[in-house]
Amino acid sequence: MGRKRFDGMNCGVAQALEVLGDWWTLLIVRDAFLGARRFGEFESSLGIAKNILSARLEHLVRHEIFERVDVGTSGERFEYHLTKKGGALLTVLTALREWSDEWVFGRGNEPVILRERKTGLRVPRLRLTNREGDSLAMGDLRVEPGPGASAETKRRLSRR
Amino acid sequence: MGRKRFDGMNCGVAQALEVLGDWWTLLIVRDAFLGARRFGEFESSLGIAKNILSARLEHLVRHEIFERVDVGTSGERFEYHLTKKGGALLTVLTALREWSDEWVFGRGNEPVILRERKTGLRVPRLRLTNREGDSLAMGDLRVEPGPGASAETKRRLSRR
DNA sequence: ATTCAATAGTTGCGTAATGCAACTTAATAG
DNA sequence: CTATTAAGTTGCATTACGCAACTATTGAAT
Repeated sequence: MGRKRFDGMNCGVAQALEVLGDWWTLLIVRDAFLGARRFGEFESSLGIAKNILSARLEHLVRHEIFERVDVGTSGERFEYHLTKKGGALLTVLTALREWSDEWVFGRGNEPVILRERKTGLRVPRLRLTNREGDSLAMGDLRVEPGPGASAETKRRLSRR
Repeated sequence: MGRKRFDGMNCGVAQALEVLGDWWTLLIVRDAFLGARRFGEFESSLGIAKNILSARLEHLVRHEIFERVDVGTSGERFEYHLTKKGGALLTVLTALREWSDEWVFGRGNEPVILRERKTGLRVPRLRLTNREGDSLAMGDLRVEPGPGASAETKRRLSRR
């Protein structure tokens, strides 16, 4: 897609956006989590243009978020199934939804809620914690270069 | 911003994208978490065009992710400070980064790692869990309409 | 006080992506 | 074996994005 991309950027956020950053993309993935598999399901559920949907699905298949599965009985007819890599985006979607629930809709106005099937209990919010389970905010954290840090990343982080 | 937006969509993911979905936006927020405050800091750190940066900051201020603070000694000179609402995006950024760390870079190739300042220990990954702390995947969950569900949301969810 | 350079933008224009509508092709259903 | 649905593709108009050049203050140096 289009503008300057974040190609080689040595940053997890940038890399995730490389895959997910286009319009519609995360909503397509969300619909997949809610059970959509067919081209037409995504199309009618989102009201997205066919050509855009086509491009996005192709992109997501290329990045192994979806697998394109032929389910035709006497020829080809496709479904798009979330891969493990795609399924791992549940955390991302949940973080986005929970942020909106709190800061856009406001508590008590959540459009949807999640329950554990087994117990029927609501799923607790995602929290960044230490090993003891205490919540952590940015001020509690130190950011340092990891094993895959580029020279640039190291320079950036040491500059502070 | 442009195309058809997700305006009234009764969905947390869509609402979050309404605010964060544009190119650069989340990277600007990421830089803010890493300490950037001035227009020029964002500009040089990201290599973003000034007009785009200008538009994004304006958008983010309007949505109360940033506060535009005059720090001039004898006139105006601005800084962009994360609000509480903006600070709450740490979870979103973390989810994106952790997803990339695992599925794009691969474990052991993380560009950056987070440690708790106090203890120096690495911050555990975000996990969707039940109250006992057991990890939950999509299959373990039930999605149902919440208190703020629109008629459409209810219909959608019951259709399954 | 006056000049100089940096900061924080705005404006204009070309390019690239988006969205709509019409068209295409293949595959089940009846 | 015909009709309808599914799954796209193509063409065109519109809109956003990105670069580069320009502008207006501000803080620093002389």
